[in-house]
Amino acid sequence: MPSSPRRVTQRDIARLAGVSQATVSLVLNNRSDADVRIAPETRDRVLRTIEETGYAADPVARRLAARFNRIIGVFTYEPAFPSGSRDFFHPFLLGIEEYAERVGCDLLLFTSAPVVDGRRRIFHQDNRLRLADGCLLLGREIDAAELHRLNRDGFPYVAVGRRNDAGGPVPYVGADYAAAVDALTGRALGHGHRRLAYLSMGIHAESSEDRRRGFAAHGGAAESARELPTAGRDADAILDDLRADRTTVVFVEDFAAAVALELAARRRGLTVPGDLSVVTLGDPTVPLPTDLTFTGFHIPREEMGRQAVEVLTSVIDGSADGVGQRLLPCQLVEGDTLGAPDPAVDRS
Amino acid sequence: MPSSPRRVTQRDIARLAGVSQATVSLVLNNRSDADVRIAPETRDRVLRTIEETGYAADPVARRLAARFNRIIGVFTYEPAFPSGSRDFFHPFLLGIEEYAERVGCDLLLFTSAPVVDGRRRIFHQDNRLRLADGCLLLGREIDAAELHRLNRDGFPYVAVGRRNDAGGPVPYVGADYAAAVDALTGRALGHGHRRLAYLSMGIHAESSEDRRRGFAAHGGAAESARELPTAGRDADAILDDLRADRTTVVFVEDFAAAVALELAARRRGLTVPGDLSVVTLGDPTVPLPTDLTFTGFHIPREEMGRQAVEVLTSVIDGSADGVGQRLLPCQLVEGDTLGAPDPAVDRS
DNA sequence: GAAGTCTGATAATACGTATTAGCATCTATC
DNA sequence: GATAGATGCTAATACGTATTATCAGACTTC
Repeated sequence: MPSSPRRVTQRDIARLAGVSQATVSLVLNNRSDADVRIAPETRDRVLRTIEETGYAADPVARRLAARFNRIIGVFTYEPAFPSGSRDFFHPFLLGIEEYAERVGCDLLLFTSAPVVDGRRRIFHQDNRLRLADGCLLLGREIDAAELHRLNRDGFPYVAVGRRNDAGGPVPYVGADYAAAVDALTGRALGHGHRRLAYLSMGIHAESSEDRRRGFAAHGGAAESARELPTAGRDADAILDDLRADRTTVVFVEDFAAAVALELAARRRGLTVPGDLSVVTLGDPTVPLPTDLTFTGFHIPREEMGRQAVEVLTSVIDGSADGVGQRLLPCQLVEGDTLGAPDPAVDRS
Repeated sequence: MPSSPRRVTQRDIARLAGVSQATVSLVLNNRSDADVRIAPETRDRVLRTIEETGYAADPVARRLAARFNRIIGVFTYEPAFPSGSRDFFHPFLLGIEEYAERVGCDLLLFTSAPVVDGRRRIFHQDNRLRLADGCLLLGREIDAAELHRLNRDGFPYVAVGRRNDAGGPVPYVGADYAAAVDALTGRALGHGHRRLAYLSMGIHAESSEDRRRGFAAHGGAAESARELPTAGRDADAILDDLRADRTTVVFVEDFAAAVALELAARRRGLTVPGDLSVVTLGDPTVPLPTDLTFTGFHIPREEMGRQAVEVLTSVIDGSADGVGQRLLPCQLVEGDTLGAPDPAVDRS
């Protein structure tokens, strides 16, 4: 316990200026309603005293008395360490930070949230959620039960990334994966590909769901469009599988898997995109050493962060129109890994 | 204003469980002092009610009543945008985040601090410093006046990076630049260098001061050890200067300046370290594309972040021994840019 | 059976700010 | 000169929790 010399309070100011604490508060908040009047000389005296003492309002007390704090909570579901996805989430935070700065809000990072069963929990004994006016939720998979509870409690929040309803619509700022994957699939078909495959990460998140939806949209035009999991299989086994099926283009959820696949192909003397086109569906979660530019798309992460703050502030001050759901377009990357299929293989 | 359905309070719990609010508080805090006793069945009843209602203590009220919050403020002096030094500060934040998570603290990023005269200010109308139990200060140059005020107010803080006294000793976790530069200077002398130069960034920060001190330590052994500024001069002009003076090794504060210098030398047909040795004195602030590994040192940024939190928590709970000042060793990088001086030039 | 001890709870209050109802005092009105 | 209205401020209270002093009752002790 630091024996802090008790901080200066409004009461101290009041005593020094010879007024009441209420007057100090009124002066501080610049109140000038019809039924609140402070004589200019009184106001000056109070302000002068404040100046002299270096008084600053206690934000805690202010928050308790009023209702707002201008603090935005940030909850990251992935445990920060030793997860390798830090680099993936950093851009979101940059966007969040930038917009928070613009609107004059502070950010509260809930680093104290304990990890239970491999994931963080918002709600736990002694959670500090309510210190913030509202919060942002980051993470690949967000517990639906916790979203339910946030909805039930009426606590303002916005998810970064689209989320399914959870006891009501969930406000979010997401990336339009479906549209992006749809566009890429269309492009592949345009190149003449007819045998498509989709390599999934095998997670149940909405982000994966949306990508698969985008992939499935063109199902009719393809001769074959199957989905196979990455999990637990090495790139060579997957490559065998693809070749056996005469697949000419593969859409890969996990960037790292695409890199591994290309490497495996190259080792086998196959060329990308000559023998196999590879399309990535997002950004890498870890820095990957590859000299290739993969065809795919970028997730507008910073912009998502910015807009998430924007939506959250509108939810907090009640000015939100509708539920507050936004999907931002992804930026397509031309890249070098999508080409026309090898005619010899394509004729089947 | 969100018409939040009034949150559940201790009073509600008390009413439901048929006890007083004080009892609820006592149960929640697991108080079991000699003069506070709660019957097991009462305790259970209260806990059950808490469970059922999903009650969570309001951290704001808790903070107002008690003194601690388990929130660590983080104040970054460099304005986040559009400064190019984000990448430099990121590792500090990673370390801070990691340790905060370990000790169960949340982090409050003071993104709301306004920028006045090109730098951020901690103290401004309506500052929220006191929401945190203490704070960490990050930035190349920290305003001494604000340190004074923190000291005067007795507000717990720790600077990341060594700081000179400001109305009292300043608690810090810094990097031992002096020792690192000293070691590198010694190494250069060992290689036979006698004509040394120091390229400074021309800032008055302690970090620069310490490096120069390390450089000056070996002054006697050198034939020439002069200091010249980088600011406003292009690499070619600097190179001219160095050559004119028959300098054989140059110590460069700013990593980017070292990269530029080496490039200028190469364009002129000179080799590094053949014709000129270049030693860097820290990490780059922006990603720099160079295939060279410069001789120099790394700043233990993550570790500084971690230890800063450690020191701050000990300052907050009063268990700090002494002022709380730590200097961590820098990690020397062997690199390829320090060699023996060209004998033809060296003989003078 | 009066005094002391132990047990289990509560009433009261503090923390610092914001808000509202209301109290004096002064000025205009007829 | 009584009433009404405007002016300038304060007293009281709320916000939700933590702490402390105190109290009622049961149980010992001699």
